[in-house]
Amino acid sequence: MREQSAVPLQAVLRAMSAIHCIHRNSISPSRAACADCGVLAWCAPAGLDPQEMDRVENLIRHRLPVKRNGYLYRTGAALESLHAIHTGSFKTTILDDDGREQVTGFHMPGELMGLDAIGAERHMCNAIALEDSIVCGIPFGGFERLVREIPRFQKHFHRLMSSEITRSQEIMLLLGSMHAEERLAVFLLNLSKQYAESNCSATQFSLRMTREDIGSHLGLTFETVSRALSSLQRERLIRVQNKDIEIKDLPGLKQFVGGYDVRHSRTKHVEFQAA
Amino acid sequence: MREQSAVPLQAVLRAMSAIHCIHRNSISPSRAACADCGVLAWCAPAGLDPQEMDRVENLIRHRLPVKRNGYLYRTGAALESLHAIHTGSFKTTILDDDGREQVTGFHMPGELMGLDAIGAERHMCNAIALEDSIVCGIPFGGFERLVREIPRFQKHFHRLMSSEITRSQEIMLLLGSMHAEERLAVFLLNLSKQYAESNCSATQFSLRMTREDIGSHLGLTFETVSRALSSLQRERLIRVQNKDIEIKDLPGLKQFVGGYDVRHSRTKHVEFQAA
DNA sequence: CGCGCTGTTGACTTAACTCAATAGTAGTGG
DNA sequence: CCACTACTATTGAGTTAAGTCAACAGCGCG
Repeated sequence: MREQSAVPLQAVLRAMSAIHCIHRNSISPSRAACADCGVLAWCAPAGLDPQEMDRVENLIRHRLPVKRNGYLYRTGAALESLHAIHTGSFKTTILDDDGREQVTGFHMPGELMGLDAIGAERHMCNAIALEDSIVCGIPFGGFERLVREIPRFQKHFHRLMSSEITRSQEIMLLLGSMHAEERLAVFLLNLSKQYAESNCSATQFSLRMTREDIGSHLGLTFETVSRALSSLQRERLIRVQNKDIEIKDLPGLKQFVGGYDVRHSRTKHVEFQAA
Repeated sequence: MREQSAVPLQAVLRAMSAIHCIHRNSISPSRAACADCGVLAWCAPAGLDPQEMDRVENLIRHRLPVKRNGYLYRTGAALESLHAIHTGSFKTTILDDDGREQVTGFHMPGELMGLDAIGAERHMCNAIALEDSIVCGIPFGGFERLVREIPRFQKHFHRLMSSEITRSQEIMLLLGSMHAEERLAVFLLNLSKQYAESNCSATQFSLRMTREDIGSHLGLTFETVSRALSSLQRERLIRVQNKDIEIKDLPGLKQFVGGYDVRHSRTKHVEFQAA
């Protein structure tokens, strides 16, 4: 009922994305150093000493631009560097033998990409820029050495790898047991959380990817994505206008995800007993 | 047409599972050391020197039994040890806030479980034995030290973590874009490969988990699992009798997975260009 | 031996897919 | 700057794969 006047949402979001709200400190593009960079979540294991920080900085190839729709790397390519996203966003996709393609994730500033390549030292997915973006490259050899020599760095790195596993498993749960609208709701809530962590609005943001990308990621067709979004809007949980999203009822949206019937939990298990 | 006589398959499989074909060397349960253990895939980074191997051995708590349906660990429990499966098998499940449960994986001898717990130092899933099993515990603190101090060990560990990510992503692809029968086919092919790697038959084996577990893992109901198996049998690709599976046409099964129409790949992308 | 659990199969329902028409956007080049 | 074309998104109608509910069979454990 209480609709904001028709124009502002779109305009506000346009403006927000223009100033790239992710940056806490303003950036001087000329000097390219981590200290200037608002996005050091990945390389800031809560306090390296200045000397260690220096080693990290010297390793990094700062500020590589990637154009929209450009590949940062391709499946099968040898792993040379890990990449931290500085500005912009990416999707990662896998393409299996028989041509099936799936978006495995969307990646935002501060994230480290390429972890899945470490096993085979070969990328297992494509990374494609959703918009003109800037990344920092971290040569893997040097990276591994730092991991070995700086315990705090090791811990941090292991944490990253592990949470990557956890994240995938959450997606598995989504794909395996949620309805279309729930999947969309979870997807939006995840985005919301990510934006919040980047000091952006948790309730108003603009999608960087197409409905088709979303569908591919959530295991749905793009028509179903579109319908589900419309439906969530009809239920007054969100407001959609093309790429622009406003979450109108955050608690409601969360409840919507949780509020379905449990499938079947007639499992009964025995406690762990050693020896 | 050329059916084997009705009885043998089941009997053969029974026998095979009885002698636990995984073990290349016979085991003397009294002496519990890695050298005696056929299953050191996880801890054998292709040649540690004897001294290093000693450090590993001293760390490990050998041969802990877990009863069928027993929990090895639970979601939320603090990470104390990683666990390598010595004999038996496990499923891991996640349970989200609203009670949805999903089997995230099945785990066989030689596998290292608990990697997803490293991020939060807290288990993110339940591990439940599918049959009476034996595991080895590796206290995480000591493990981290070894990882830091033995480069080959580090490499190996990173490889494991990374392939865990890759594995999850393959499941995502399965859940996101395959039909019920294809999912089952992939599932069986994966099992087949695992068994082959354990020097077991790649074409005859016995499922350790229920249809419901399989369904939960593949995002299907157990009825659909049952129907899909029957259907694959009707197409003469496999033979099913309760828990016992025979793959009658391995190439055919592989082709079956690949042989579907590609969904939509009208993507066109720009090459990566630095600077 | 009988009760539980596990698996199979059938009939019906439904959520999501497919196909198709149309509209709105954004990027390009004249 | 506008017009043109591509792409992207929405919506409807009809189809289908998988879910649900239910009956029943087999096996296995206590």
